[in-house]
Amino acid sequence: MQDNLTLRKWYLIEKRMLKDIIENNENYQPGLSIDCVIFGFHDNQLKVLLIKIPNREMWSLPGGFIPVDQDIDVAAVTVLNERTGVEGIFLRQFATFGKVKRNDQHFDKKILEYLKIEEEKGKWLMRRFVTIGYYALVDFLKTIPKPANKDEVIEWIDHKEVPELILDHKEILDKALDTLRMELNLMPVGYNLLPEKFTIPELQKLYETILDKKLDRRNFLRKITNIGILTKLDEKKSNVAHKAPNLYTFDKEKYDEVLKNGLNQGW
Amino acid sequence: MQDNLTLRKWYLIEKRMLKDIIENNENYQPGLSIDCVIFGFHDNQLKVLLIKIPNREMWSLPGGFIPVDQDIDVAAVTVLNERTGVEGIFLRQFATFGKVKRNDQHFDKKILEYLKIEEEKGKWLMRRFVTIGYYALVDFLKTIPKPANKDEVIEWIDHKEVPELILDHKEILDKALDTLRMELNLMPVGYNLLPEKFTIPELQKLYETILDKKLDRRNFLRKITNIGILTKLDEKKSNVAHKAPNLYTFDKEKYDEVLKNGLNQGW
DNA sequence: TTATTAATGTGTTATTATGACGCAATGTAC
DNA sequence: GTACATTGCGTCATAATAACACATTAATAA
Repeated sequence: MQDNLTLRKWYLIEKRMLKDIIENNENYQPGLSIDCVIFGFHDNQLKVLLIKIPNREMWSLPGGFIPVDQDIDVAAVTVLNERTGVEGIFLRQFATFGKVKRNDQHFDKKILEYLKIEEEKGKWLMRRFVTIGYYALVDFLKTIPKPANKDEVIEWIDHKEVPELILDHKEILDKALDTLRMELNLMPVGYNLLPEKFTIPELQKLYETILDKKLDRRNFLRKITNIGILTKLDEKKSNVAHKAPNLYTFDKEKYDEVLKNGLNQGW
Repeated sequence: MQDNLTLRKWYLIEKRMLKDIIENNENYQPGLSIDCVIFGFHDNQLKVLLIKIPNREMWSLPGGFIPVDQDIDVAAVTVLNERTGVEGIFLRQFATFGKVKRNDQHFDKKILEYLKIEEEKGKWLMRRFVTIGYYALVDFLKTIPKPANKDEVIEWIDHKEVPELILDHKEILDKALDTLRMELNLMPVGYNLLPEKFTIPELQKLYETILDKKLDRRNFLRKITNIGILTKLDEKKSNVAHKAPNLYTFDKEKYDEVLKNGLNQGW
């Protein structure tokens, strides 16, 4: 357990970069970090992009620090790109986490020794950190994570089988999923999570997976088509068991319009 | 204009306290602040609690800094209490603002001289700040703001007549209102904003004011009563022009239940 | 080859929610 | 009393929702 504490915020960043940041810490916002929750969808599973801490059984969200001359929204994109190679996606800020307890106060000198950083400079990392959470929905197939170095392991992990995460990352992930579930009622979802051509049952599985509940096939079809964001193709999915389902695409123009105006305005 | 820049983050806090914080800045989270958007309702107007910068025509949201040993949610409550005397209210975090441009980089030495703070220590305030936004709905009549000292002016201001605010506070206020409008579709609102006993037209005015649009009287009544959070009293409002409207109270138990479960779950 | 099976596609019905109104009742001002 | 603004209660057509029936399709097992 002490070993886990030892690592503290090391997870945040690749070793070489971490050393660099600590030694030039005047260029970064102190005590403030960013963590990203990246959702993908594959094999009827909602996946989350996680980074494994070298040689440990602990995983973490991809995160990093904020250059003093970068907007936080920009920094979030930068951070994600540096950690995972993922680029060009829209990150949405959903919450900021700032419990005192989320920081354990036992950052070990061993790490600083290992990184050959003098204690004075290492203090930068030892202080209390507040973290800003961002999430995104990405195309699983187009998003191939690239580890920053050979020691790092980045993987898509089924959100139902997420292993133990460091610090409060589980809480951050859960909050991101809660936010996503809320958004589902306010805007269409799927454009980034499904391939170009998809079937209604696939789209329904996505909704069911996110909401973690079963929906009625027929009612779902009616509701989703009534939104007017789908284009039915004259093409069926091939190589499937049973009846071949029809293929659809999103009508991007209408999709964006609904994204902008929202689904149901309530009052 | 230069004069406004001069003030920079002074607004955040009362003069004596500011000096105290700067001189003991190791006890505060650097580069991170909290700003509160406090909504009240009175005279059919949505009011916002604002603080006037001494001798200036610039106003600001009540804000402050985060002690390193306080959770941010706790710090928000503390900050609000210190600035306004308001206590015991539920603050909801809604967004974090971190554009680089939100900080002007011209904090003037004059302020530091005025506060008799050495330049080295004053640098703490000169760095880039990210701010976490919180908002709350409070009972206008029970919430009487108390300035921290005689130089400070704190006032309830109609949100339609908000004057120029410092930095990006207008943006923060707008975002808070947007969030409130969203929440209106997800949960009941009014418990903290209306007096113990109120009329349906009053409640409707509240909704109309927040949403900034007219609602149909009759449909509103039906919809709001169907939620099941209102108790009709055997009592009418007195001293009113025209027909005396009936009085209602919130059924707190059911209100809280709906708060917890949400209004309409969509899918 | 045919029957079976497990999906998909399409439709029906009852119920409920919504939006747009009509009209009587009430209390104040004149 | 009369005019008037506002409240209380109700109607009606339409839309949205939930629950369910049945035909269609394509792979597979007999």
